[in-house]
Amino acid sequence: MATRQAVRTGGRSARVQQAVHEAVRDLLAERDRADLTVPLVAARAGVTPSTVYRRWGDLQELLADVALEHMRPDGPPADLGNLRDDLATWAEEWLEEMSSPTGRAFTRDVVAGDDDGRSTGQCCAYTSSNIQVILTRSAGRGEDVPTLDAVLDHVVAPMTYRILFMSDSLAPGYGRALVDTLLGSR
Amino acid sequence: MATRQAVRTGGRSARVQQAVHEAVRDLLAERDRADLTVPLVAARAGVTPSTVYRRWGDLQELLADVALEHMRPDGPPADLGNLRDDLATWAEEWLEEMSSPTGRAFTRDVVAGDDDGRSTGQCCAYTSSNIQVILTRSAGRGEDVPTLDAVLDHVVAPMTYRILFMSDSLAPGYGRALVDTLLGSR
DNA sequence: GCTTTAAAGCAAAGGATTTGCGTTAGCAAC
DNA sequence: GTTGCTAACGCAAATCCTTTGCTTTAAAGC
Repeated sequence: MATRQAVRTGGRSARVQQAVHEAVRDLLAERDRADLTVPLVAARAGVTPSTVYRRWGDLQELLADVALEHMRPDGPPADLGNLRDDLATWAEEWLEEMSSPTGRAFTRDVVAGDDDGRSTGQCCAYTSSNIQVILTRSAGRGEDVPTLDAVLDHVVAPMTYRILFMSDSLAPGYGRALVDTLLGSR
Repeated sequence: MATRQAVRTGGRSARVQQAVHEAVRDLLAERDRADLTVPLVAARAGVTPSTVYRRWGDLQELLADVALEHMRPDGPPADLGNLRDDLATWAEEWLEEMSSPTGRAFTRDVVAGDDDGRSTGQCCAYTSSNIQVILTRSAGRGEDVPTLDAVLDHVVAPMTYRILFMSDSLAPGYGRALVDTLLGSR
């Protein structure tokens, strides 16, 4: 009797999730985000609105879910042979993606649709995982390596803060400058 | 003929704004934020919902507006006679306010209800203004003073990032530690 | 005062959201 | 592969939120 019922992850559920995510991506590409609604997304996905409401709760949480999808690392960060270049290159690429209007909107969606700290936590975990790869690799070379927290505090946090709160104050080279400050700019 | 019509700032408009803000504050104190709605707020404020919709657009923007109200500086930061203590004290107080569940919710509201960068910009302006007071005062004493940007990048940004993305990783003393790192911790 | 008109009220129309119930189709055990 | 169980979906009615056209009220300037 006490066989705990498994959450269904494959088959129809997976197809619905995929169709809904794709519908959101398509609609975001062709319409203004302000006139996106759950019924609209559902219709595009070939699904009833109530399905979306029951699975995601509301539009914000759905958007947060889709945004997280875009942020998932698609491969290990580039290896340029030394810590400084690895970090700086990663930071510049991250900044390039995240500071575009689309990127900023994703970050906002993750924060806005964050019921219990799950989506922001996952977002941070993706970032941390990339950085940790760089740090571990560097330590393997025998370099002096900052802590993950130091990189989060002094590279990721400033970039994120400026994207969210000072969106017009972002110049190219900012990511590299932050890395130089962290590592000592000699 | 070309007398540009003034926006109405006093009288009834002011009373409505005050009543609506107060209604939001009261309701946030006694109910879960998830079941806050515009009609509910309007009823409490003794106003029709359409008035709220026309002035604020939607609930998110109204919440952002109320959150900003809470963030407005209520006085100049404390003067302890030296830059390090002034900054550290300010940072610790700011962190104490902002890292509470209520404080975090306000920060989220400001980001979520940010149509055009106005509310996040204002939020950042309040913070910057406080910091600038500290820096200017310190420069007047002849101390060596970091730039406003450096304080935003290495003190405010890390605190904000952790509040939004890593809400469980905040220990007391974190604000002071960031200031020590920025100023050199001898 | 008097005029002008921004902002508020009212109410109907249009959508979004919720919810109960029947149906479909994963998953596990046999 | 067949069967039993039930999570997840579809459907539709009911509810509630949101928008909008029009009317009324009351700031602001003369």
